[in-house]
Amino acid sequence: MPELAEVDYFRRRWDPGLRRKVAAVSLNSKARVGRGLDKQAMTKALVSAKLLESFAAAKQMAFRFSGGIWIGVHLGMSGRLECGDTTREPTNYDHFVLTMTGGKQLVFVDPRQFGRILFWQGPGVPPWWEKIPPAILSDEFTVGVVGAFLRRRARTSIKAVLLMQESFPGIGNWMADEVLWRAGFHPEAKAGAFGPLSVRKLYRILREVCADAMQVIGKDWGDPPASWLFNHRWKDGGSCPRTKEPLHRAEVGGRTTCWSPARQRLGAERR
DNA sequence: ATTCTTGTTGCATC
DNA sequence: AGATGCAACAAGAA
Repeated sequence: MPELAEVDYFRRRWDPGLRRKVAAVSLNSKARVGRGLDKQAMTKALVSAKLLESFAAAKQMAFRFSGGIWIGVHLGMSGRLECGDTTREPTNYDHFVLTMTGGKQLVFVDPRQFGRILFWQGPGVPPWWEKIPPAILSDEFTVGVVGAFLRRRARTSIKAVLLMQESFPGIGNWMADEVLWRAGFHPEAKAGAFGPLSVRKLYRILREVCADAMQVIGKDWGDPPASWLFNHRWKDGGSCPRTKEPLHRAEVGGRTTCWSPARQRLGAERR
């Protein structure tokens, strides 16, 4: 589920733990979300550490604790962060629980376990955090960068290319479809076919969708307006909010993709 | 019962 | 070497 804005929303679910110390750590040792973790070292380091601040970038979160301790969270497909007190009813998928002083519990829940917990202790910033590419809404994300990447992935569908985190950090299935729908490009258009005008348009709409998502969803999981594709894409028999023509669904780039054939035609990307 | 899923990775192949 | 495509991971929902 979680893409750019949802990730930032979930990051803030743990805000009640800020400036509190970790009283106890509970990590389901068999859970896949902890693969590759030095669980003992992590638990040992975390106890008594104070949660100082948190960050979200792309689909990742980082929580910084005193002592140069960092916990990274990737929510995968079905992960979420919750906060509760000692009366909270546990779920079957509470893989990682930090009990803070005062009884607040910070919980990572993930039924499908495509998500992941990372741990790092040391000076500076964890390597896995540093290597996240510049945000789409940052100054470093330029038209030139987008154009170069589209040329590099020339023979791949634009839909699949938009899902590549190395260049479009935070974009997931619904955001990719939203971008292509707003921009009027067919999801199966080859990335290499995009002309200069189209690259610029794609770039502009990418930033627009990211900004809109942060505004509407990132804030408090608000429902996007009916004018977005978002609310129509999974409905059988759904229709395009702009043309009122039927939406079409098919697998593109290995993912279910929804588009409006009336306004997303192959060839429009050549300009 | 069957098929679907808002993600990533590792591997085979081109 | 670099690009490309796809199965695999797991479990709830429809």
